[in-house]
Amino acid sequence: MPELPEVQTVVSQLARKIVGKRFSGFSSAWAKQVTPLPRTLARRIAGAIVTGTRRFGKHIVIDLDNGYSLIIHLKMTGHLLYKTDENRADKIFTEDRVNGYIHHIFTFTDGATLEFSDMRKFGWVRLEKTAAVEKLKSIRELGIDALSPELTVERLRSLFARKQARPIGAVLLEQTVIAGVGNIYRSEALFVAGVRPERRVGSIKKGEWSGILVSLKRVLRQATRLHGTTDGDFRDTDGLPGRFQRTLFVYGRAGLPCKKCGTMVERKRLGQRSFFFCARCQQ
DNA sequence: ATCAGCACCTGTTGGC
DNA sequence: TGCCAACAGGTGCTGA
Repeated sequence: MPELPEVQTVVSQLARKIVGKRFSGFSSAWAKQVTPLPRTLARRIAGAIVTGTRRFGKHIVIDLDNGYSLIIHLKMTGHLLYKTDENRADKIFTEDRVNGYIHHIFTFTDGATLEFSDMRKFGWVRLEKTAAVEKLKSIRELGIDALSPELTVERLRSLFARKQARPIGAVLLEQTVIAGVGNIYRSEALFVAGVRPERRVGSIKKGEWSGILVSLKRVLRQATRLHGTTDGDFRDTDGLPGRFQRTLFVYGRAGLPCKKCGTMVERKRLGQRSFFFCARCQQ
């Protein structure tokens, strides 16, 4: 679920909620996806104060004042819920789908908790020396961030140049080329750009690249403002759903009329993932 | 070097 | 209604 807009929503909210707070501990009921072992992790963060939060692609980083940083990946169904003594019992946190799968709990000295829930158990938590964060393989190998000002049309074209034979929709998912785009926003961005996802990179005309870039950035920025897309699972740190789902043009809308031209939206697959498009609006 | 395909989990949906 | 296969927003590894 969580792609750039959803992860950025969590990172921004955490910046407001936990910077300046002191961790008191950590406990886990699913140690498989935690590095180092939970007891060691707990010992290393206890007493440390949060100094900031960052995003690398779809990775969440929480920096501490003791030289360590937490790195968290939500994968498909992960959530980070921030609860205080005041709101812990609120209705928003009672939903089984989100609250029924809490595997890890970070505790703060003021009684607040940061709780990691993940139905499918794909998400993970790591503690690394802050200096080692950007050396972590999955972060080191990330391409340029999709919302980076340095991602220009020229840069985009040169990055895609060695992928001539591949479908553009498949390359957009590659985190090593452009970081942050997932299955929802590749479909949306290519709809807005009027380009079919199966198109080979080599067939994209010179003039189409700027449309693709502008569309991608616009879709990601708007989705971030609306706290992402909730098509089932995603919730922000307050347990609230995103609001971009109402704005989706094609994702998840197979068989429904295109919002621009009324033609039925279609669904196909690239590899193992589905994508959605309008055969009339996209060439 | 690249890339398709499957594996990692659990829940939901759609077809028969 | 019941069962089972297919599928779900992300990556990491394997082997061609």
